[in-house]
Amino acid sequence: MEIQHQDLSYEIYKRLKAMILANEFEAGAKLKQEQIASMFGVSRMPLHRAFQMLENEMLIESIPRRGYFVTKINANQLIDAFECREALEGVAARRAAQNITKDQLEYLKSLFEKFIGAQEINVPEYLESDQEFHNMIMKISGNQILNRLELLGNNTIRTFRGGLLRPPRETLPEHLGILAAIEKGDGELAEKLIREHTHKSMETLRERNKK
Amino acid sequence: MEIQHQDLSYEIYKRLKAMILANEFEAGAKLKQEQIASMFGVSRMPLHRAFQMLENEMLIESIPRRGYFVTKINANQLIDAFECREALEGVAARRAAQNITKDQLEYLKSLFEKFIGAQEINVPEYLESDQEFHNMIMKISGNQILNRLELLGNNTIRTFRGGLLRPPRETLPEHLGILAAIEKGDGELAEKLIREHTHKSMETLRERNKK
DNA sequence: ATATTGTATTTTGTATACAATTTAATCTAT
DNA sequence: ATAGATTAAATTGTATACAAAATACAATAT
Repeated sequence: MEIQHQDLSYEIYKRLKAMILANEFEAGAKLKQEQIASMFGVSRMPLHRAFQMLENEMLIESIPRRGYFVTKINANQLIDAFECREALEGVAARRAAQNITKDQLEYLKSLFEKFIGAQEINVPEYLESDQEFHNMIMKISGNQILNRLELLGNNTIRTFRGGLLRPPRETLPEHLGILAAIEKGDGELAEKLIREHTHKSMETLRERNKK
Repeated sequence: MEIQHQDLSYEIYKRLKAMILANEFEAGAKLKQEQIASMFGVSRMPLHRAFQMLENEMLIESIPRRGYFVTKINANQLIDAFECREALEGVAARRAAQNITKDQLEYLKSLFEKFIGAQEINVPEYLESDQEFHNMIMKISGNQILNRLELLGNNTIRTFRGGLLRPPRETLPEHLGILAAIEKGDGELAEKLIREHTHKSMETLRERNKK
């Protein structure tokens, strides 16, 4: 399993992506090629591919002959992404209910086990399980197209950088419900539940951004 | 409105995309950089961006240090894309029902007017209206993320290169029903109808590929 | 004949080089 | 001083150049 992607580009892509998601650049900041190149000790050539990967994921924007700029996170865009994700997670959950293996099911269960009946829930820990849960359902669905839509994931990450949208007390039972439906192999129900779940989170996001 | 995209890359991208969708390359064929470059009378540099755009749209695949290869159209992939599209068109139709303007509505109606009550329907003409209808609903939704998911569009194009999945007698009333729901501003119904509509087409595709 | 190794050729990935365009800095006119 | 024009510096896009890797080919051994 020796994927080396384009030798330098992929490494640069990963590093820049991490930096952008960690808000190490100002929103709208220009990524000067020469500067980034010398930062990584390479020429400008391998940057092009890295930049374009980031552009494809909507993390940066290209203005021809002007340069690449870190995209300003826009509330509407996050909502748009959530709306797409709501629908696509429905697709994913339905198929996951059909395809899931014993091991995968165990793994999903393990993500939330420690929080069940807990007096106090560690939020960052829960947040990670939450995101992993949703990502894994996408993976398990086996839909190859779904798993290429990185930009949805990025926008989700950016949303949750502000913390949970809703408290675990509210979402934990929902997660367990979805899981139960998947375990039963009831794709219809799994789809319905995950859509309601993600929809509620989206509504919370929408409310928050109204003020 | 002077978008010049990266000067040469975009032009090359468009030309190559058209060629690929017109099946002018064999499936799995390698796109040798030097060869393509001299074909367009440019160096290999502007190709990189063009290639990557095509890669993002799943029209070609990159294998590092090996090259770029025209992706073999795989039935499962088309079905996966359709499945995503079903869900996303639902999102689009729901929002379109809220956002649509008088002019946009008129335009959508005009697409199918000539086919209503017609004795004989020109299939290529109908096919074009059909695709335009679905694409416009995506646009009208105003969801910016939706409209970046080019790869779904490409896979749809490839599906319909084989002609209509279902006869106009069947799909025309469905299209008109969706349109009516949008006109009423009934997003719920529009979503339900377009999902059923696209789902039926997907099932047809699935059946066809079983044999 | 087939398989395997070593060599030559091709092709990709990256670096450097240069032209075109954009950004900044300077100068002039009101 | 401020606005507009003019020039200088910086930055991007593309071409050429070169090194590393992959493919094709030939030679040897089985």
